[in-house]
Amino acid sequence: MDDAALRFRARMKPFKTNAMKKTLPKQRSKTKHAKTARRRAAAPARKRIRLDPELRSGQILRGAIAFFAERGFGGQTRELAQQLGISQGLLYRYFPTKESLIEQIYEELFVKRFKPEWDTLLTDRSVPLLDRLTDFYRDYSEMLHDDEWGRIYLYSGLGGSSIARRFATHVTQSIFTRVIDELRHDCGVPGVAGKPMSEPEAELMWGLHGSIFYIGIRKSVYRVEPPRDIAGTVRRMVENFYDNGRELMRVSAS
Amino acid sequence: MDDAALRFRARMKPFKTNAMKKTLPKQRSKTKHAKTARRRAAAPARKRIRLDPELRSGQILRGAIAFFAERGFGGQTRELAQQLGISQGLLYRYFPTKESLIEQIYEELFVKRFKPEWDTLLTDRSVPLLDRLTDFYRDYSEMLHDDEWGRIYLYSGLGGSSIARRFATHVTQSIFTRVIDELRHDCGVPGVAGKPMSEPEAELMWGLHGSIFYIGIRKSVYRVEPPRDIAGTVRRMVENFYDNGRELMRVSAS
DNA sequence: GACGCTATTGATCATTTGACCAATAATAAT
DNA sequence: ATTATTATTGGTCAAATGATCAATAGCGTC
Repeated sequence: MDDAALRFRARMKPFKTNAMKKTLPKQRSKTKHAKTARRRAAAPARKRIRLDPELRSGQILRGAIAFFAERGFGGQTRELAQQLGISQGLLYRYFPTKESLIEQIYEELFVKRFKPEWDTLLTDRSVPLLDRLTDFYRDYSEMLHDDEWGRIYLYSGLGGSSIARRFATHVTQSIFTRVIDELRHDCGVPGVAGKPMSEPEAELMWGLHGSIFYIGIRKSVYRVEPPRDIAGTVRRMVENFYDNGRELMRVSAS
Repeated sequence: MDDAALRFRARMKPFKTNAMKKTLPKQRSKTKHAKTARRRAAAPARKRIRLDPELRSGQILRGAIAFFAERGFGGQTRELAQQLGISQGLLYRYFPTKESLIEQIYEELFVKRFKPEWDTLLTDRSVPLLDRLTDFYRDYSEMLHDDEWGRIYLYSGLGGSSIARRFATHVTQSIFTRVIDELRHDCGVPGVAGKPMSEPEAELMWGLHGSIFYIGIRKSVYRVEPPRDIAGTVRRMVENFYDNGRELMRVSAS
């Protein structure tokens, strides 16, 4: 028992040192009494702002997206709370765990931001295909090139989140199939219903998506100067894709 | 003082519970005596393997690359040590801090794996340009598509490491300039010495790199089926790039 | 203006985690 | 064999980190 007591004493002493390294955490007396007065003297005494729960949870979610996009999901709840100007404990009133907060972020970014109208936009054959493609990718790339979206998409993928994988495959199946079908129709070739998408066709699509998304990676991850004219660059990429695609159709037909 | 003692006791009890959750850490008696026999009985009693420091540090570095590529740099040193089959403390004999270990990883991946001969390969005008480009990108993409390389490149970039940024800009300046210069020469247009690389030219290069790297991202990050024929896909991307590039030169000239 | 509801806070807990160190055991030298 | 050297280990510390909770104070209601 005395050996344990020794360890205890040894442990207690540096605790003070530890605390002093941070931003004046408390400096409190041993007794629990007179704590209010003491606390007000030592701490900055945050002004308490009472918000409607709806507003507060939205504020936290938005703040968390910005915070985790910057720091990764290893970012600490204390720092997030500080950045939001609220206490750390409050986070747990709106989100039972850090993990659940992250789940909400996924929902917000990867589910809610996927627009179903993209599909109808791509299939409106009253508009020339190249125009449809240009319009679609202009809008789509706005999402891809958003700093927060891109970084969290990468963090979630690296972390092995199933939703990132699901998003990636879903995009493949829905958009890729649609575009190739339209491209084939544009070239007078039978659609994907008859002959499924070939690997070169799929890779042509991946190539376009990769080059467009990479603009975002460059900008949001490696902080390398993006093109001054992003829209123009995307347009040119789509045009190249269109040319290469028509050429591929011609070659594949023979 | 008694209040402190209380806290101590309260603190001590769960320690045992905690320990039990892990893989049988110790279960040791209060006295320091008879520890060897006790320890051998309780713990798996790791067989001590003594290695040449050169070998050991290399083993640790290689293991750390695999480990952090999978887990990200938030991965814990204890788990890394376990995966290596060594004690956690040993890591600190070879690398003073976790941070320094990570620095070594950067050195290994982003400095040592950059091949200077790539430049000479690209400029050998006795070989047709398209062949040079195909050869270069076949070799270069081998690095880009390596699971560990790609994931750590992304993690380091997201983490804001300066070396990731430096690597990205260095690639731009050295490879991009070289390729565009060769492409211009191939089209009978004045080189980059006279007229610097234009934004469309740079973006054409970024597009190629993006689409090639994205194959790796797809494979290593999102675990989406990569093309069965990666080399062929890369070749096709280079061919498309070459065609689009020549077209761009033709248009730019007018 | 007192009251009640509940959003908010600061303190605290249990555990995790990077780092450190004294003791130990391979291996080489004698 | 004995000894010297040092690679290796288990244990430990200080700090950090997700989570919990009793106390508190902002805001609407009467």
